Amino acid sequence: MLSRQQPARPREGQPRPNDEQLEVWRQYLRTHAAITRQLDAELARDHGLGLSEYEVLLFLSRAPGNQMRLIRLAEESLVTRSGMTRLITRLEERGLVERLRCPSDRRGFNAHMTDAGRDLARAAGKTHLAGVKRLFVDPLAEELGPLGTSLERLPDTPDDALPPCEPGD
Amino acid sequence: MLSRQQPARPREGQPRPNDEQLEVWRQYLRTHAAITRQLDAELARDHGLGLSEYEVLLFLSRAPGNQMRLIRLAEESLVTRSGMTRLITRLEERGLVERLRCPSDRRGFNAHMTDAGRDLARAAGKTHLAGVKRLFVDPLAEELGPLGTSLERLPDTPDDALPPCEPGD
DNA sequence: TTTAAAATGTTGACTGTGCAACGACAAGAT
DNA sequence: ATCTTGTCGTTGCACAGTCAACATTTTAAA
Repeated sequence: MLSRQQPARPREGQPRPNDEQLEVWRQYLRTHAAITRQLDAELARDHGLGLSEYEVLLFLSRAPGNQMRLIRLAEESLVTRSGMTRLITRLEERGLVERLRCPSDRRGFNAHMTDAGRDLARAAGKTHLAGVKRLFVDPLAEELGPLGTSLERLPDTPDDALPPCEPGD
Repeated sequence: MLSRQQPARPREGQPRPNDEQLEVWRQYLRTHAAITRQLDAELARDHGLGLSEYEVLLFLSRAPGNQMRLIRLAEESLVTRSGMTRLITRLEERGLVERLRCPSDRRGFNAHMTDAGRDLARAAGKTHLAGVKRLFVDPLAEELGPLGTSLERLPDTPDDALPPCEPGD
């Protein structure tokens, strides 16, 4: 495709993207904003959940015993510890999760998803996954796979020090 | 991983992405969070600017007369009108922009970038563009072009893809 | 004209988040 | 044992952002 570059521009010493590259970057930003806003709005309207809250419920629904340490939830999702404290508090006030003191470490808590939480997670998952499909998967169609491959080259976690989720606890 | 015993119904009756598709989606979310956080942190540390504020300065530096209506800035960037009001106020308090009454429409204001704003925008642009290149353009390398093509298929402006509750549910 | 409707920008109340400091607890060293 | 260091979760503060309501002005309709 791009067999020849501009003959006049050296590749190094110029740490700026060119206009085309910048346009891809801006497209990346715009699509992300558009899609997440829409998904968030649908989730909020239909189930009163934000994207982060839904993601926590999703993690809990996959965790053994439907519970997970707050610190781990914070690491796996995209919020900090303090954000997770408040998020769990919100969910607790709605009866969707409860804090259980961790027996092996008196400092910590497990967030345990209640039955009501599980029901809501399931219902919200329907809404959310349909939205992901409609706004992301379907438009990309067969380009989804290559896109995924490309995205794997990008920086992932901020600190990049995420040991895999060990169920042994 | 996934056994494909059946001819994989891509029908509309099953509005859920499969696990692979979902993983691409999650990768999309994670990379976005990681990159924008890093860029935002660099911009904030070196120039005291957030990503949205930088973007506004960028728009103004391209606009004729270095000024633009607030409503248009809000439309083009990713914040609401009220958000833009407060953003412009912040920039105005730092002497980077000023509000000019629009002569043809007494309701509106133009945000006009001052010389100081222009200098800061230029300096911040250096930092920012270097970050975009380092975190986005360079890792993608020759896959940037195809990625851009794929991204163009996704919903773009927030107003673009808003059929809230569509048939078939 | 008068009147109604829409657009622009601002403000108030609120949400969600991060950072830094803190108390409680755990793990290791002495 | 005690002391030190580190970790987990919480909280105070600050900040950026949204939504709803509003005054002002423009546009369209009667």
